[in-house]
Amino acid sequence: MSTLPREFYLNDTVTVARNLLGKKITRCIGRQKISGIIIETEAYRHRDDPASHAHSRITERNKAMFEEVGRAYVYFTYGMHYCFNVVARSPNFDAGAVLIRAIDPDEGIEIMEKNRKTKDTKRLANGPAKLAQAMQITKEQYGADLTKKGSLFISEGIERPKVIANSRVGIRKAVEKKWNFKIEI
DNA sequence: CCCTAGATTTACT
DNA sequence: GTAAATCTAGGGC
Repeated sequence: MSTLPREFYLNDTVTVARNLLGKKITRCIGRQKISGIIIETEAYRHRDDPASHAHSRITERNKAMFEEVGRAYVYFTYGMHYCFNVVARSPNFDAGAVLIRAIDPDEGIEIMEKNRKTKDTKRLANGPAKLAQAMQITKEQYGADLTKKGSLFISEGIERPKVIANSRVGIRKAVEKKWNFKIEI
């Protein structure tokens, strides 16, 4: 299974968020392999999006959102959680990223159970911080190239069922934008 | 099922 | 100083 090409991410962030549903994320740690199908995403853009980390200006934390598309933007929040994003934007935007909010676990479920200290498969990776913990994604993956088969990459997955659009979760600004996307497997 | 409180660090005002 | 793209445990229904 080949990875998604760089051009896949060089599109409107909202479009890429929809297109990422059903794709497969793989994380390789030594000989261990963890993977899952993306089932929930959210788009965060630039000046037109008050809820985005990139809304005001470039900083040490958000700089990945301004750099090469198809790379990882990982941030730390609430004093204890990492969240994983994919840098994506149309050519006429300066910044943008897609937050991966949930996956349907595929390979390496036992490893994820260990990482998450639970055997409840439904709750293994059904939230952005849970997913990062299950897949062992931390600041070390900041800027990782997801178009190459390294320790973290994204490839074709399943046929995408009907997409459900909603307001984004956990934000107070720009609540009217329906940039949260989900599929039901 | 629903709700609320508390954890705990960073980054920006 | 304080809000933050969150989660879990504990209580109630």
